[in-house]
Amino acid sequence: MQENPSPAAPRRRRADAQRNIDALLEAAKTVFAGSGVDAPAKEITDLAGVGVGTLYRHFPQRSDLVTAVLRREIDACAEAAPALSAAHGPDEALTKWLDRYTEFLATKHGLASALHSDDPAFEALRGSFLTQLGPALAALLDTAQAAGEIRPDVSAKDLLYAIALLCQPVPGEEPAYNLRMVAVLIDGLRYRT
Amino acid sequence: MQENPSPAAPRRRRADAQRNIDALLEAAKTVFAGSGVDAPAKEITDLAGVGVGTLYRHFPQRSDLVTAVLRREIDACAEAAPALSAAHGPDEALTKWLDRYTEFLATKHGLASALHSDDPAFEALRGSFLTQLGPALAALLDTAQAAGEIRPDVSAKDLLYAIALLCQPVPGEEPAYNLRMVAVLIDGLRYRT
DNA sequence: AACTATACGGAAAGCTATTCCGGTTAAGCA
DNA sequence: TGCTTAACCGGAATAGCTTTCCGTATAGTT
Repeated sequence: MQENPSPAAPRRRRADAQRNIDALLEAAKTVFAGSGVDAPAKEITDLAGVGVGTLYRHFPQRSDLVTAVLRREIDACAEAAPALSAAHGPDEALTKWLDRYTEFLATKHGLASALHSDDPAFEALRGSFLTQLGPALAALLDTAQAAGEIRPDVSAKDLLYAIALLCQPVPGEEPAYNLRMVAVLIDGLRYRT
Repeated sequence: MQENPSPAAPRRRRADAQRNIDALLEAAKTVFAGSGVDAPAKEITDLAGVGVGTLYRHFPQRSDLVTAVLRREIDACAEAAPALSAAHGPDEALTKWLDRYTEFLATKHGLASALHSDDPAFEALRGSFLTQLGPALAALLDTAQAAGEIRPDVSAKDLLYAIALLCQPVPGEEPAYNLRMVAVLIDGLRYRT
């Protein structure tokens, strides 16, 4: 992440800085879960016990924080694909993975909205989704499509975005609502006569 | 939309006020189309040529403006249902109406997002959708479900919201994308073996 | 122990939304 | 017409956030 083109030795990151970064990530994870990714920055810095300047030093853009908090979970989601593919038939593997992806999104209050924000700061988050989850889903999808069980005119990217849209919380509805609607969409993927 | 020809005890609305209201609605319609319903208030008041105070006097809540701008179109959408029902079979009538609803949403930049905002100010907008469009869709849906062509475990409200979610613009994707995904969802509504 | 690149915290600046109010004007009436 | 008055207007003031800036503090190095 850092370069060393100058003759001077590249100093290591200070320990206090690392502590604050950890505290911020931890606090952000908690706050995001409770108040969504649009929560006021101060709420996060207060919880982490640092000043706002510290937050912006380490995470100049809000999307940087969001991405950092989610990276592990995104990775875990992507890595679940091969196992499912090996353990189940094409259609079932795909369905199970989409279920997992759906659950991941549905529990992240406001994540789905941020993903579709027109704020260029979140471009990085979208890119992250595409590069990490895209290939994982594409593999499952190709297999299922090749097996003739899933319509061929829908791409991995299409699905990734569409499910993210459907996972946005609707006031007055439980998360179960979103899960049900995603299930309907997935049913729409299957071939019919 | 205005003009109460029966002047009763209370004073009539002043002509300049009416002019400003019309100008604001016209400006809001334009701005909403170009910058979405979240556009800065000042953009609207500047276009309308009035002060911000004037906007807030007539439309205390942002949702009041949005609702006023859309009322005609919402009504028109709801009123299209009976004709479709009379002219086509249950499944086709439902599909055609959903297509119309989808197109309506897809062309309104940011409307769908506002609809799912957790801001209580938009509660009125949601209510408006439900009371105007809900019955129209419910009639079509009931008929199609009774005919056994559409799964019975999805309600009119479910669909109204789900399609609104899918109609949110995705950065980097054309509106045609949203239309395609809605089509997949609708396919998911049909009975399968 | 001294030195200095890093990092810290919070004040300041910049934006928007929303409220408030002194001045203005259209409507009603003689 | 001209007067009276309630309705209305514009924009200044207020409020809540985000983001930048900078003087001070300190970890890591020598």
